[in-house]
Amino acid sequence: MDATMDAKQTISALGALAHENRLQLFRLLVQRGPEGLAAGVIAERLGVLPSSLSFHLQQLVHAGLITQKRVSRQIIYAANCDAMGRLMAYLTENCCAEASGACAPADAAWRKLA
Amino acid sequence: MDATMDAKQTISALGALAHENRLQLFRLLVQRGPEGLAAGVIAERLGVLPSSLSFHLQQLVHAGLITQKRVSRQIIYAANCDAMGRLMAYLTENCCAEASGACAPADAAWRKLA
DNA sequence: TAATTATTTCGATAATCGTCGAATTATCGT
DNA sequence: ACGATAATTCGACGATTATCGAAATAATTA
Repeated sequence: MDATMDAKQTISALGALAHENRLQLFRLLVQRGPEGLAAGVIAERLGVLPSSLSFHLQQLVHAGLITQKRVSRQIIYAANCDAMGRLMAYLTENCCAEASGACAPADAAWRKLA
Repeated sequence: MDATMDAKQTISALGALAHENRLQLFRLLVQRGPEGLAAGVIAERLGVLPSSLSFHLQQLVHAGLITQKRVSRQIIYAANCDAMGRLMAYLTENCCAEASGACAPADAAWRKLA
């Protein structure tokens, strides 16, 4: 159990989100909530070929940002909010000036959540 | 003046951070604060060849995450905390479940800052 | 079992990314 | 002006990424 994210995982997550289709895809799943969406529905919404979508889905799964489960014929994908939260925490703690005060307010706000 | 970040800028910023050397580099500049660091010092700290570092620096500059200014012979780079803050805001607002409540606490905390 | 639906995997291809060393630009000191 | 220092730009190369269509896998229905 790793409650915190290391640099490698962070890079993996950032890379997974750093693509037009995948960012849109992740946003879609976040909007949708825990119920998730079937791959086919996602492909249609994004206007991407199924085989291409599969590629992008795997990137997000591998980065831990989304989960997959089979339900009869379909495979349902859902956003993993915990992973996203850990990513945000890493960025806040490591990339938002703890010592100097530039990003301190944001940092302080995040700390309150823990 | 765009106080908010659109998807394209977000992808650019995410991609810029999604690399071992660049994430480390950005963290280094954030730690360093407004004073910034010269390219040569950064190259030495990261153990990267100057020409390779230049490549990575340009990615971060292009994404707006760092700034550069020439001071005599050296070029000083510094983290742009505003840009990082906008990236965090975009992610919080678009990738952290506004409607459904999964990531709502984090979202609420961020809203208070605005 | 055979046909259908939902999705992934594979193979080929084009495009982008990252690294290196050599050449180039800019600035400073003498 | 000349040599030294600091950094970037360029060109080549290998590695990774993204896309597409065809084939394969899994589950349902007739």
